[in-house]
Amino acid sequence: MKKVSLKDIAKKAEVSTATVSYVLGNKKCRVSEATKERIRAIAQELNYQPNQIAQSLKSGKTYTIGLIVADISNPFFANIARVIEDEAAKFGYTVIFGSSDESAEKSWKLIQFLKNRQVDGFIIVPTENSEGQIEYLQEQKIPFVLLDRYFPKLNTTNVAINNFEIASEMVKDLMKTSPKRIGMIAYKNSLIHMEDRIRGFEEASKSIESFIKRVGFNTMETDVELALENLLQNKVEALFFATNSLAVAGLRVLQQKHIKIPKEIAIASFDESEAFEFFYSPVSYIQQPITKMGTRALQLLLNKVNTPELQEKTEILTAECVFRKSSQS
Amino acid sequence: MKKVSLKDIAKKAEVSTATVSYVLGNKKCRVSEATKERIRAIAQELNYQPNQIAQSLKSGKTYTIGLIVADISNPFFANIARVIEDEAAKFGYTVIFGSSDESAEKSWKLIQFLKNRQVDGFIIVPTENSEGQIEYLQEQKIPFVLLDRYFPKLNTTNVAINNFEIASEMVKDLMKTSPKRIGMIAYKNSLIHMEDRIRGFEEASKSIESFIKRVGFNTMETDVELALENLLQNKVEALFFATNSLAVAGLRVLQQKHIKIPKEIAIASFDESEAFEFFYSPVSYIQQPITKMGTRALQLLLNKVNTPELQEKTEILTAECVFRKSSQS
DNA sequence: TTGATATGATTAAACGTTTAATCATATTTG
DNA sequence: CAAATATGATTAAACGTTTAATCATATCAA
Repeated sequence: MKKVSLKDIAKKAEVSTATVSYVLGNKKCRVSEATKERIRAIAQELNYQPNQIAQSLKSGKTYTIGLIVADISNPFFANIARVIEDEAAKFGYTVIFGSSDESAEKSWKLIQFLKNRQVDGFIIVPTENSEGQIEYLQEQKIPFVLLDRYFPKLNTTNVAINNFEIASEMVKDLMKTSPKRIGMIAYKNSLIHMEDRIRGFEEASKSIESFIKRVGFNTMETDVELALENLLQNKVEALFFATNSLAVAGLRVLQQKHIKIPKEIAIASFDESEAFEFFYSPVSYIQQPITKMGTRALQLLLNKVNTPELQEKTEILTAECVFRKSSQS
Repeated sequence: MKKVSLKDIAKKAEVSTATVSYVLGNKKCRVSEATKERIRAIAQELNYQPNQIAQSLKSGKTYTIGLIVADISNPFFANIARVIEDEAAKFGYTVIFGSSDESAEKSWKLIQFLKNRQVDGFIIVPTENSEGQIEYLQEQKIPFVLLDRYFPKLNTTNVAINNFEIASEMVKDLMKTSPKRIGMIAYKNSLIHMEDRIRGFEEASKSIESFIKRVGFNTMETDVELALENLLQNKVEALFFATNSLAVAGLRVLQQKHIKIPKEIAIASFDESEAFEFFYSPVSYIQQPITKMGTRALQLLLNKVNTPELQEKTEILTAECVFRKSSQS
């Protein structure tokens, strides 16, 4: 059951492969209707499917895009991946994905891997210390869009959200109950999205005493526990989590310690999680426009793929605060 | 900044492309050490990366596998995808994924799409009414492994879990409190995993009155609400959810109606969810061996890819019950 | 010295497409 | 009727690899 190729059809129709290619490709060309019909019928009969590998080799296009996220098993990225997948399919593109685990080394491997597979472009959620990789892509003139984070120093096309403003807005809400001390748990990560969230927190809480605890990505669970214990000792009355993963780990500790939310501590978090809804005191959160982020990233990428000379642009989408019981006085 | 090809290296080294190919491919061949060194140095200098598209065309292998799941944004599938991705990378394979949304039509489109991209094989979470598609793959001699569900009538290689036994075990636990009436919420779906879960429920609850409500995939939220209202009218004292998505929808309704869990109704669910942990009465659940499912599926697939004449086999892994407060008397 | 063997490298075809250039024949035009 | 044009199709090269077959030269044995 060998694959059916143009040659097979050509042989059966007693014409050249060129003719078959013209007909099946619906190219404007001079082939009689009779021949066209015959070829189409045979193609149908043999269930011909063009070999995209061969087409790609010829055209230099694979209609494939590489998606590099931090971790596909994180709902935030899984949802974005889903959006990008659907959007890409509309334009005949397939998505190949990989998880960097916030490691520049893994990110680099993925980029090499996907580049060798001749992806037409990348959507990348960049890791710390990966500026070099991004510059490499620029040098190689490989189209890409950065998502969620970006490097202010590099002139690239980015899709991100208003981290500073929205974090500030959420923390201001936490401030309504006039806490004397407020805490934040963030990742040890110098990327702009994290820095902006922290700046937003600092801006909104500058009138009171604030504590910022930063935890490692790979030691997150235990770090969060230690951080929380410290914050509790410092008697914070409000607490802001920089991501859903941090919040979930934090909730686990808070629940275990029987801290009353929001009475003893008011809390809020970035991102979403099914956990937030079912925590006994539903958690206020910052909702990112995931659908828009995914679709914009893909569209900007396809624009760059099709017209490489396009100017770089940064698109900042706006997130929204969803207030629930955990932050109410 | 055109791509560097063998030809470029050959020209610079003043040898034929064949020689370059032999050297860089580390093929056993007769090339002097001096020439080898020269070629390698030039390849390094030009940062040569082989064009995998061309290699694939020649070899007929793409080192790419197609993964078709119901919905990549569902944590269960996102986690499996992550496992498969990692495992595939170990063997030099890339993963292309797509979501079928439980629609046979979408599934078929994805199969065609990925097949044209010449994937070496598929891992498929099949939808209802997709037997034909599976048989098509068999006819075409395209290697594949079915995951999570399969068609008992078809002789295929499958990775699944002991749905019947584990559902039965969990429901038996729910029976410990001697409820008079018990309910189950499942999907309208004739696939074996769903049927087995239901059979397990029926087997374990056959001594008492039981109610099974089946909801549509696309109308799930409202269907679950209606189903629950009906079950409440029938005064069930225990409730079993066939998947995490159903449970989350159910919890939402139960919480809203202020039903006391487990006092008024004891509950348990298949799969995991962050929600389960933070529900005021932590939800008992059936934990699927996700890592094992993913790695086994991939390994069985690669086995088939490498030795197509291999016999088909069904691998049934065992899930585990995690008992928590929601099902305790 | 002749033939055999070893060594280092090249040639050319192939994978399955696409497409510019060309060819052969038929039809139209002045 | 010859030249111009239209029509239907083919040829051949190209995309970037891989690899069997071949070639040219050097070295060795008898």
